[in-house]
Amino acid sequence: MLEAMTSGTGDTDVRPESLGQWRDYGEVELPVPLAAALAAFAEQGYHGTSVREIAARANLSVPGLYHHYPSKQSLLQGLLERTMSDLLHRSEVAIAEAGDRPVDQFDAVVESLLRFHMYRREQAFVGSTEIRSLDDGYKSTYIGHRDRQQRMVDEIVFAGVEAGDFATRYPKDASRAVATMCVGVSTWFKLDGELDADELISRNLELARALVGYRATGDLA
Amino acid sequence: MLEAMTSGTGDTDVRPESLGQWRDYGEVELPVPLAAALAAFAEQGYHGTSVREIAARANLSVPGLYHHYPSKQSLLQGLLERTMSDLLHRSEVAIAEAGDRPVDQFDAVVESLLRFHMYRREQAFVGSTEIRSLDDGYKSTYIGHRDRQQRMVDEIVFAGVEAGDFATRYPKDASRAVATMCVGVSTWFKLDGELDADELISRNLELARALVGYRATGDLA
DNA sequence: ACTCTCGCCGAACGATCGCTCGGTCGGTGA
DNA sequence: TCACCGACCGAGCGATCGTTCGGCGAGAGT
Repeated sequence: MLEAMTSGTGDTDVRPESLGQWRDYGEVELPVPLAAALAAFAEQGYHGTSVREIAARANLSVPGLYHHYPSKQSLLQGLLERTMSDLLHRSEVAIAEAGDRPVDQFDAVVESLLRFHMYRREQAFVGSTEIRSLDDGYKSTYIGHRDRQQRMVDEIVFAGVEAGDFATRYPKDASRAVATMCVGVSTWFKLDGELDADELISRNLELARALVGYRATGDLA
Repeated sequence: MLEAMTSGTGDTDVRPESLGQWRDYGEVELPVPLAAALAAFAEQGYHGTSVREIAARANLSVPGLYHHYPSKQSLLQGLLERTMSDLLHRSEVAIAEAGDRPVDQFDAVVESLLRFHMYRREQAFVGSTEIRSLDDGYKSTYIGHRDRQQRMVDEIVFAGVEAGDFATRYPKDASRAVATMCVGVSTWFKLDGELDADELISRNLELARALVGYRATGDLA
């Protein structure tokens, strides 16, 4: 899988030392209240979490928490906004660095999606399960972000089919299945589990390729 | 593992007129209070739904609702129990009727899973999103049911690989991806959408086959 | 006629919800 | 020295939560 990770044609004007930064995931950098809300939301959901519990997890009193965030809803929105901009940014950079070939771009988004849903598991999980808890105003904005992410995958798959690299008869459905598979990782993956991140990426990349009907996978005939 | 289902030879003792009943989905048959709870849970989640709202949707007063169900939690459990036994039953029958070949059994479970997640969309959705809202006692039982469903798919994929029908290098991961893809349908599918059920089944069956590396995918559907 | 059960409800219980009022406290700048 | 500001909190607001109490009326059994 290694040769598929970085583009074969080293074109681009990007400074080499900054290449692949979209792969780096350090400790989560989140304001204490948001980190507290994240942990609680991931465990019990938005409506299952009380403001008092978030405050306690953040080592704050309830008014202390409200000093930083005006409402419980704003905690959720702040969380999802950071999550989405991080995900979108990483995906865009990954694609941009992958070069022009749809196959390479495909590997890049899929790897980026997978990494994010492993290393930012809780964020990704809350981001996909608590959409219905968002106030109407922000919900449409957020769904717009999600659609943009899906469209990034869609367009690469379409391009791959047009270029003859992907053989699937149903590009749209295959693309959705790829995204679904990646998002699904956040529902069961554990960083200290039996499967390490790189191995899982390698396997699911192969599965994703199979979904779009990529030719040069490990099968015979 | 395959012959453990029922028939040793693949057909015979099943009355032909009852064949394929696992494909039939009429109107949802649910006690009014459960149907009310289902609609509310699907829209706003368990913790986002009040007992008063469920009662109102069921055209009952709150004590009237409690006359039939002892608690809010029992509504959720009753709902998920019916959902799971329906799903498991249909899957088992579908596999049993499919005969001995792993390929046919695979098509059968996948079709059954897909149908269920389309025609029982709300049930399936609540069943996969509200696990964390279950009380500890029943939660483990329910997860056991889920695991059993996943294992049904796993074992068929393993058998298919052993028989040489499936070429995937990662049967376990492919099997999980197949299930994830089917479950994911419940998050976006609309019965009156642009894609009708049969067309969607046909497409996603092809995608599922691709995931496990099934060879002869070329036929029209 | 009487009782009993069944299906149901108005009213209200204590607990908890999201949120706010009116502060205290340790800096910082003038 | 002192006014000021940002960070924080104890206490409590009104509302809503899941749940229960005591009762009502229709119908079946005797």
